Amino acid sequence: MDLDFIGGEVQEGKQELRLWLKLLATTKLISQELRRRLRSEFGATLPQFDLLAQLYREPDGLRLGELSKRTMVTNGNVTGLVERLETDGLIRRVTSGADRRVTVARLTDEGRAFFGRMADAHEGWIRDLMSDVDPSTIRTLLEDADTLKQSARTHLSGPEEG
Amino acid sequence: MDLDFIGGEVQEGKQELRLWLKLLATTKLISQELRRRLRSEFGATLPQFDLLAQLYREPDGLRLGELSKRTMVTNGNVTGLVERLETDGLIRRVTSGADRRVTVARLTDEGRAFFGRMADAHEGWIRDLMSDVDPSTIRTLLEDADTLKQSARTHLSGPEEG
DNA sequence: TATTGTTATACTCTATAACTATA
DNA sequence: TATAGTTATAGAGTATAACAATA
Repeated sequence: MDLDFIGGEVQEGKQELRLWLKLLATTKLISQELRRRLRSEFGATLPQFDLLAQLYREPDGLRLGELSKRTMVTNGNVTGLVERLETDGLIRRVTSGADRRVTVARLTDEGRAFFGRMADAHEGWIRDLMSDVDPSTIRTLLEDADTLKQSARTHLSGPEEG
Repeated sequence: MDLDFIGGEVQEGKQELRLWLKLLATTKLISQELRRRLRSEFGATLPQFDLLAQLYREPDGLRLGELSKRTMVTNGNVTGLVERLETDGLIRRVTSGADRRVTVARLTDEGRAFFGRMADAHEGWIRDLMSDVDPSTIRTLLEDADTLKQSARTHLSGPEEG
Protein backbone atom coordinates (compact mmCIF):
# COMPACT_ATOMS: atom_id res chain seq x y z
CA MET A 1 0.00 0.00 0.00
CA ASP A 2 3.04 2.27 0.39
CA LEU A 3 5.72 2.33 -2.19
CA ASP A 4 6.06 -0.38 -4.69
CA PHE A 5 9.28 0.50 -6.41
CA ILE A 6 12.59 -1.27 -6.67
CA GLY A 7 15.37 0.97 -7.85
CA GLY A 8 12.65 3.19 -9.22
CA GLU A 9 12.10 0.75 -12.03
CA VAL A 10 9.23 -1.60 -11.63
CA GLN A 11 6.19 -1.83 -9.41
CA GLU A 12 6.74 -5.00 -7.52
CA GLY A 13 3.09 -5.84 -7.27
CA LYS A 14 2.80 -5.79 -11.04
CA GLN A 15 5.50 -8.37 -11.62
CA GLU A 16 3.24 -11.19 -10.52
CA LEU A 17 0.62 -10.08 -12.98
CA ARG A 18 3.15 -9.84 -15.79
CA LEU A 19 4.41 -13.31 -14.97
CA TRP A 20 0.91 -14.71 -14.99
CA LEU A 21 0.06 -13.17 -18.35
CA LYS A 22 3.31 -14.51 -19.77
CA LEU A 23 2.73 -17.99 -18.43
CA LEU A 24 -0.82 -18.02 -19.69
CA ALA A 25 0.18 -16.92 -23.18
CA THR A 26 3.02 -19.42 -23.29
CA THR A 27 1.00 -22.42 -22.21
CA LYS A 28 -1.84 -21.38 -24.49
CA LEU A 29 0.55 -21.21 -27.43
CA ILE A 30 1.99 -24.63 -26.71
CA SER A 31 -1.36 -26.16 -25.81
CA GLN A 32 -2.93 -25.08 -29.06
CA GLU A 33 -0.07 -26.57 -31.02
CA LEU A 34 -0.26 -29.84 -29.12
CA ARG A 35 -4.04 -29.98 -29.41
CA ARG A 36 -3.78 -29.49 -33.14
CA ARG A 37 -1.27 -32.31 -33.51
CA LEU A 38 -3.04 -34.67 -31.10
CA ARG A 39 -6.24 -34.24 -33.02
CA SER A 40 -4.84 -34.55 -36.52
CA GLU A 41 -2.51 -37.44 -35.80
CA PHE A 42 -4.37 -39.35 -33.11
CA GLY A 43 -7.90 -37.99 -33.01
CA ALA A 44 -7.44 -37.18 -29.33
CA THR A 45 -7.90 -34.14 -27.13
CA LEU A 46 -5.65 -32.77 -24.41
CA PRO A 47 -7.97 -33.74 -21.53
CA GLN A 48 -8.15 -37.25 -22.99
CA PHE A 49 -4.38 -37.38 -23.23
CA ASP A 50 -4.10 -36.23 -19.66
CA LEU A 51 -6.58 -38.81 -18.42
CA LEU A 52 -4.88 -41.64 -20.31
CA ALA A 53 -1.50 -40.52 -18.96
CA GLN A 54 -2.78 -40.91 -15.42
CA LEU A 55 -3.97 -44.44 -16.12
CA TYR A 56 -0.78 -45.32 -17.97
CA ARG A 57 1.15 -44.84 -14.73
CA GLU A 58 -1.25 -47.01 -12.77
CA PRO A 59 -1.42 -50.55 -14.11
CA ASP A 60 -4.10 -51.41 -11.56
CA GLY A 61 -6.22 -48.51 -12.68
CA LEU A 62 -7.73 -45.67 -10.69
CA ARG A 63 -11.07 -44.96 -9.08
CA LEU A 64 -13.03 -42.34 -10.95
CA GLY A 65 -12.90 -39.98 -7.99
CA GLU A 66 -9.14 -40.21 -7.86
CA LEU A 67 -8.98 -39.71 -11.62
CA SER A 68 -11.12 -36.63 -11.18
CA LYS A 69 -8.74 -35.15 -8.62
CA ARG A 70 -5.61 -35.85 -10.61
CA THR A 71 -6.94 -34.45 -13.84
CA MET A 72 -8.67 -31.54 -12.11
CA VAL A 73 -11.90 -32.42 -13.88
CA THR A 74 -15.16 -32.61 -11.93
CA ASN A 75 -16.74 -35.97 -11.22
CA GLY A 76 -19.60 -35.42 -13.59
CA ASN A 77 -17.34 -34.47 -16.42
CA VAL A 78 -14.98 -37.36 -15.80
CA THR A 79 -17.91 -39.67 -16.46
CA GLY A 80 -18.30 -38.18 -19.93
CA LEU A 81 -14.60 -38.31 -20.71
CA VAL A 82 -14.34 -41.89 -19.54
CA GLU A 83 -17.38 -42.90 -21.53
CA ARG A 84 -15.93 -41.65 -24.78
CA LEU A 85 -12.64 -43.40 -24.14
CA GLU A 86 -14.41 -46.61 -23.22
CA THR A 87 -16.44 -46.45 -26.42
CA ASP A 88 -13.16 -46.17 -28.29
CA GLY A 89 -11.95 -49.32 -26.55
CA LEU A 90 -9.02 -47.59 -24.86
CA ILE A 91 -10.14 -48.04 -21.27
CA ARG A 92 -12.51 -50.22 -19.33
CA ARG A 93 -14.66 -49.57 -16.25
CA VAL A 94 -15.01 -52.22 -13.57
CA THR A 95 -17.16 -52.03 -10.49
CA SER A 96 -15.19 -52.80 -7.37
CA GLY A 97 -16.08 -55.99 -5.52
CA ALA A 98 -15.34 -54.61 -2.07
CA ASP A 99 -17.33 -51.39 -2.26
CA ARG A 100 -19.90 -51.53 -5.00
CA ARG A 101 -20.16 -47.75 -5.18
CA VAL A 102 -16.61 -47.65 -6.49
CA THR A 103 -15.72 -47.85 -10.17
CA VAL A 104 -12.16 -48.40 -11.32
CA ALA A 105 -10.99 -47.39 -14.76
CA ARG A 106 -7.93 -48.95 -16.37
CA LEU A 107 -6.30 -49.07 -19.76
CA THR A 108 -7.05 -51.94 -22.09
CA ASP A 109 -4.13 -53.55 -23.90
CA GLU A 110 -5.10 -51.60 -26.96
CA GLY A 111 -5.30 -48.42 -24.91
CA ARG A 112 -1.86 -49.01 -23.47
CA ALA A 113 -0.32 -49.55 -26.89
CA PHE A 114 -2.15 -46.57 -28.32
CA PHE A 115 -1.12 -44.24 -25.53
CA GLY A 116 2.48 -45.44 -25.81
CA ARG A 117 2.60 -44.34 -29.43
CA MET A 118 0.88 -41.09 -28.67
CA ALA A 119 3.13 -40.32 -25.72
CA ASP A 120 6.24 -40.91 -27.80
CA ALA A 121 5.06 -38.50 -30.46
CA HIS A 122 3.96 -36.02 -27.82
CA GLU A 123 7.35 -36.13 -26.14
CA GLY A 124 9.04 -35.43 -29.45
CA TRP A 125 6.81 -32.43 -30.08
CA ILE A 126 7.59 -31.00 -26.66
CA ARG A 127 11.29 -31.51 -27.14
CA ASP A 128 11.06 -29.81 -30.49
CA LEU A 129 9.08 -26.85 -29.14
CA MET A 130 11.60 -26.41 -26.32
CA SER A 131 14.69 -27.04 -28.39
CA ASP A 132 15.97 -23.47 -28.08
CA VAL A 133 15.87 -23.58 -24.29
CA ASP A 134 19.08 -24.83 -22.73
CA PRO A 135 18.97 -27.66 -20.19
CA SER A 136 19.92 -25.52 -17.21
CA THR A 137 17.02 -23.17 -17.93
CA ILE A 138 14.71 -26.15 -18.21
CA ARG A 139 15.80 -27.32 -14.78
CA THR A 140 15.42 -23.88 -13.25
CA LEU A 141 11.97 -23.50 -14.74
CA LEU A 142 10.96 -26.88 -13.44
CA GLU A 143 11.94 -25.96 -9.90
CA ASP A 144 10.45 -22.49 -9.97
CA ALA A 145 7.23 -23.69 -11.54
CA ASP A 146 6.93 -26.15 -8.70
CA THR A 147 7.39 -23.40 -6.15
CA LEU A 148 4.68 -21.43 -7.92
CA LYS A 149 2.34 -24.37 -7.98
CA GLN A 150 2.76 -24.97 -4.27
CA SER A 151 2.08 -21.34 -3.54
CA ALA A 152 -1.04 -21.31 -5.65
CA ARG A 153 -2.31 -24.49 -4.09
CA THR A 154 -1.88 -23.04 -0.63
CA HIS A 155 -3.88 -19.95 -1.46
CA LEU A 156 -6.87 -21.45 -3.21
CA SER A 157 -10.19 -20.22 -1.91
CA GLY A 158 -12.11 -23.47 -2.12
CA PRO A 159 -12.04 -26.33 0.37
CA GLU A 160 -9.04 -28.04 -1.21
CA GLU A 161 -6.91 -30.45 0.71
CA GLY A 162 -3.67 -30.51 -1.29
CA MET B 1 20.57 -39.42 -30.05
CA ASP B 2 23.53 -40.84 -28.15
CA LEU B 3 23.50 -40.83 -24.42
CA ASP B 4 20.88 -39.02 -22.53
CA PHE B 5 22.19 -39.14 -19.00
CA ILE B 6 23.53 -36.47 -16.72
CA GLY B 7 25.41 -37.89 -13.80
CA GLY B 8 23.51 -41.09 -14.43
CA GLU B 9 20.42 -39.52 -12.98
CA VAL B 10 17.89 -38.25 -15.43
CA GLN B 11 17.19 -38.71 -19.08
CA GLU B 12 17.68 -35.29 -20.51
CA GLY B 13 15.01 -35.71 -23.14
CA LYS B 14 12.43 -36.34 -20.43
CA GLN B 15 13.05 -33.10 -18.60
CA GLU B 16 11.21 -31.10 -21.23
CA LEU B 17 8.20 -33.34 -20.85
CA ARG B 18 8.28 -33.06 -17.08
CA LEU B 19 8.49 -29.31 -17.37
CA TRP B 20 5.56 -29.18 -19.72
CA LEU B 21 3.37 -31.33 -17.49
CA LYS B 22 4.27 -29.17 -14.53
CA LEU B 23 3.54 -25.95 -16.37
CA LEU B 24 0.25 -27.28 -17.64
CA ALA B 25 -0.87 -28.41 -14.21
CA THR B 26 0.18 -25.12 -12.64
CA THR B 27 -1.56 -22.88 -15.13
CA LYS B 28 -4.63 -25.09 -15.05
CA LEU B 29 -4.78 -24.83 -11.28
CA ILE B 30 -4.45 -21.05 -11.35
CA SER B 31 -6.76 -20.65 -14.35
CA GLN B 32 -9.53 -22.58 -12.72
CA GLU B 33 -9.27 -20.48 -9.59
CA LEU B 34 -9.31 -17.25 -11.57
CA ARG B 35 -12.18 -18.43 -13.74
CA ARG B 36 -14.19 -19.29 -10.68
CA ARG B 37 -13.63 -15.86 -9.16
CA LEU B 38 -14.13 -13.95 -12.41
CA ARG B 39 -17.44 -15.68 -12.92
CA SER B 40 -18.78 -15.36 -9.40
CA GLU B 41 -17.69 -11.79 -8.84
CA PHE B 42 -17.92 -10.28 -12.31
CA GLY B 43 -19.84 -12.76 -14.46
CA ALA B 44 -16.93 -12.87 -16.88
CA THR B 45 -14.82 -15.59 -18.47
CA LEU B 46 -11.05 -15.75 -18.95
CA PRO B 47 -11.18 -15.24 -22.73
CA GLN B 48 -13.41 -12.24 -22.17
CA PHE B 49 -11.00 -10.86 -19.60
CA ASP B 50 -8.14 -11.38 -22.01
CA LEU B 51 -9.94 -9.62 -24.83
CA LEU B 52 -10.93 -6.67 -22.66
CA ALA B 53 -7.35 -6.40 -21.40
CA GLN B 54 -6.12 -5.99 -24.96
CA LEU B 55 -8.58 -3.20 -25.60
CA TYR B 56 -7.85 -1.55 -22.27
CA ARG B 57 -4.29 -0.92 -23.45
CA GLU B 58 -5.45 0.56 -26.74
CA PRO B 59 -7.63 3.63 -26.24
CA ASP B 60 -8.17 3.88 -29.99
CA GLY B 61 -9.35 0.29 -30.13
CA LEU B 62 -8.18 -2.59 -32.28
CA ARG B 63 -9.23 -4.14 -35.55
CA LEU B 64 -10.89 -7.49 -35.03
CA GLY B 65 -8.13 -9.27 -36.95
CA GLU B 66 -5.51 -7.79 -34.66
CA LEU B 67 -7.61 -8.69 -31.64
CA SER B 68 -7.78 -12.22 -32.98
CA LYS B 69 -3.99 -12.47 -33.22
CA ARG B 70 -3.32 -11.03 -29.80
CA THR B 71 -5.82 -13.21 -28.01
CA MET B 72 -4.92 -16.27 -30.09
CA VAL B 73 -8.60 -16.77 -30.88
CA THR B 74 -9.70 -17.44 -34.45
CA ASN B 75 -11.50 -14.74 -36.42
CA GLY B 76 -14.81 -16.53 -36.35
CA ASN B 77 -14.68 -17.00 -32.64
CA VAL B 78 -13.64 -13.43 -31.98
CA THR B 79 -16.90 -12.36 -33.60
CA GLY B 80 -18.85 -14.35 -31.03
CA LEU B 81 -16.80 -13.09 -28.11
CA VAL B 82 -17.11 -9.50 -29.28
CA GLU B 83 -20.84 -9.83 -29.81
CA ARG B 84 -21.45 -10.95 -26.26
CA LEU B 85 -19.34 -8.12 -24.87
CA GLU B 86 -21.10 -5.60 -27.09
CA THR B 87 -24.47 -6.87 -25.92
CA ASP B 88 -23.29 -6.28 -22.37
CA GLY B 89 -22.42 -2.72 -23.30
CA LEU B 90 -18.72 -3.11 -22.52
CA ILE B 91 -17.36 -2.59 -26.02
CA ARG B 92 -18.54 -1.07 -29.29
CA ARG B 93 -17.84 -2.00 -32.90
CA VAL B 94 -17.30 0.72 -35.48
CA THR B 95 -16.78 0.23 -39.20
CA SER B 96 -13.70 2.03 -40.40
CA GLY B 97 -14.26 4.95 -42.75
CA ALA B 98 -11.10 4.38 -44.76
CA ASP B 99 -11.53 0.69 -45.51
CA ARG B 100 -15.11 -0.41 -45.05
CA ARG B 101 -14.10 -4.04 -44.63
CA VAL B 102 -12.41 -3.13 -41.37
CA THR B 103 -14.15 -3.15 -38.01
CA VAL B 104 -12.60 -1.59 -34.94
CA ALA B 105 -13.61 -2.63 -31.44
CA ARG B 106 -13.06 -0.36 -28.46
CA LEU B 107 -14.10 -0.14 -24.86
CA THR B 108 -17.08 1.98 -23.92
CA ASP B 109 -16.74 4.23 -20.87
CA GLU B 110 -18.70 1.67 -18.95
CA GLY B 111 -16.44 -1.09 -20.24
CA ARG B 112 -13.35 0.79 -19.21
CA ALA B 113 -14.64 1.37 -15.71
CA PHE B 114 -15.81 -2.22 -15.41
CA PHE B 115 -12.53 -3.66 -16.62
CA GLY B 116 -10.63 -1.37 -14.27
CA ARG B 117 -12.45 -2.83 -11.29
CA MET B 118 -12.06 -6.35 -12.57
CA ALA B 119 -8.35 -5.92 -13.30
CA ASP B 120 -7.71 -4.58 -9.82
CA ALA B 121 -9.39 -7.57 -8.25
CA HIS B 122 -7.65 -9.91 -10.67
CA GLU B 123 -4.27 -8.45 -9.81
CA GLY B 124 -4.95 -8.95 -6.14
CA TRP B 125 -5.89 -12.59 -6.68
CA ILE B 126 -2.70 -13.21 -8.63
CA ARG B 127 -0.59 -11.55 -5.98
CA ASP B 128 -2.29 -13.64 -3.37
CA LEU B 129 -1.81 -16.90 -5.27
CA MET B 130 1.86 -16.10 -5.78
CA SER B 131 2.50 -14.73 -2.33
CA ASP B 132 4.81 -17.57 -1.30
CA VAL B 133 7.10 -17.02 -4.28
CA ASP B 134 9.88 -14.57 -3.60
CA PRO B 135 10.46 -11.65 -5.98
CA SER B 136 13.73 -12.93 -7.38
CA THR B 137 12.07 -16.19 -8.37
CA ILE B 138 9.25 -14.23 -9.98
CA ARG B 139 11.80 -12.35 -12.07
CA THR B 140 13.67 -15.50 -13.04
CA LEU B 141 10.45 -17.20 -14.02
CA LEU B 142 9.43 -14.23 -16.09
CA GLU B 143 12.66 -14.31 -18.06
CA ASP B 144 12.75 -18.06 -18.50
CA ALA B 145 9.12 -18.23 -19.49
CA ASP B 146 9.87 -15.68 -22.15
CA THR B 147 12.73 -17.79 -23.48
CA LEU B 148 10.40 -20.74 -23.59
CA LYS B 149 7.73 -18.80 -25.40
CA GLN B 150 10.17 -17.64 -28.04
CA SER B 151 11.40 -21.16 -28.58
CA ALA B 152 7.88 -22.53 -28.93
CA ARG B 153 6.92 -19.78 -31.33
CA THR B 154 9.90 -20.56 -33.52
CA HIS B 155 9.05 -24.22 -33.76
CA LEU B 156 5.34 -24.05 -34.49
CA SER B 157 4.26 -26.14 -37.44
CA GLY B 158 1.68 -23.77 -38.88
CA PRO B 159 2.34 -20.72 -41.07
CA GLU B 160 2.89 -18.34 -38.18
CA GLU B 161 4.77 -15.12 -38.57
CA GLY B 162 5.66 -14.15 -35.02
C1' DT C 1 -26.45 -39.47 6.63
C1' DA C 2 -22.38 -39.43 3.78
C1' DT C 3 -20.11 -40.98 -0.29
C1' DT C 4 -19.48 -42.59 -5.25
C1' DG C 5 -20.66 -42.00 -9.44
C1' DT C 6 -24.30 -40.70 -12.97
C1' DT C 7 -27.48 -37.75 -15.27
C1' DA C 8 -29.17 -33.37 -16.82
C1' DT C 9 -28.57 -28.77 -18.22
C1' DA C 10 -26.82 -24.55 -19.91
C1' DC C 11 -23.23 -22.04 -21.53
C1' DT C 12 -18.80 -21.24 -23.49
C1' DC C 13 -14.86 -22.36 -26.05
C1' DT C 14 -12.58 -24.46 -30.13
C1' DA C 15 -11.89 -25.63 -34.85
C1' DT C 16 -13.12 -25.65 -39.63
C1' DA C 17 -15.04 -24.05 -43.58
C1' DA C 18 -18.21 -21.64 -46.48
C1' DC C 19 -19.90 -17.13 -47.26
C1' DT C 20 -20.50 -11.75 -47.95
C1' DA C 21 -18.70 -7.33 -48.78
C1' DT C 22 -15.30 -4.81 -49.84
C1' DA C 23 -10.75 -3.79 -51.93
C1' DT D 1 -8.10 -12.35 -56.53
C1' DA D 2 -7.17 -11.27 -51.85
C1' DT D 3 -8.66 -9.58 -47.46
C1' DA D 4 -11.82 -8.57 -43.26
C1' DG D 5 -15.18 -10.13 -40.98
C1' DT D 6 -19.43 -13.06 -40.45
C1' DT D 7 -22.13 -17.15 -40.31
C1' DA D 8 -22.80 -21.97 -39.62
C1' DT D 9 -21.83 -26.14 -37.54
C1' DA D 10 -20.08 -29.83 -34.82
C1' DG D 11 -17.79 -31.34 -30.97
C1' DA D 12 -15.83 -30.79 -26.39
C1' DG D 13 -14.92 -28.66 -22.20
C1' DT D 14 -16.79 -26.49 -17.85
C1' DA D 15 -19.69 -25.71 -13.92
C1' DT D 16 -23.64 -26.69 -11.10
C1' DA D 17 -27.01 -29.26 -9.17
C1' DA D 18 -30.17 -33.00 -8.62
C1' DC D 19 -30.27 -37.91 -8.38
C1' DA D 20 -29.58 -43.22 -7.49
C1' DA D 21 -27.18 -46.76 -5.37
C1' DT D 22 -24.47 -48.11 -1.76
C1' DA D 23 -22.22 -47.71 2.56
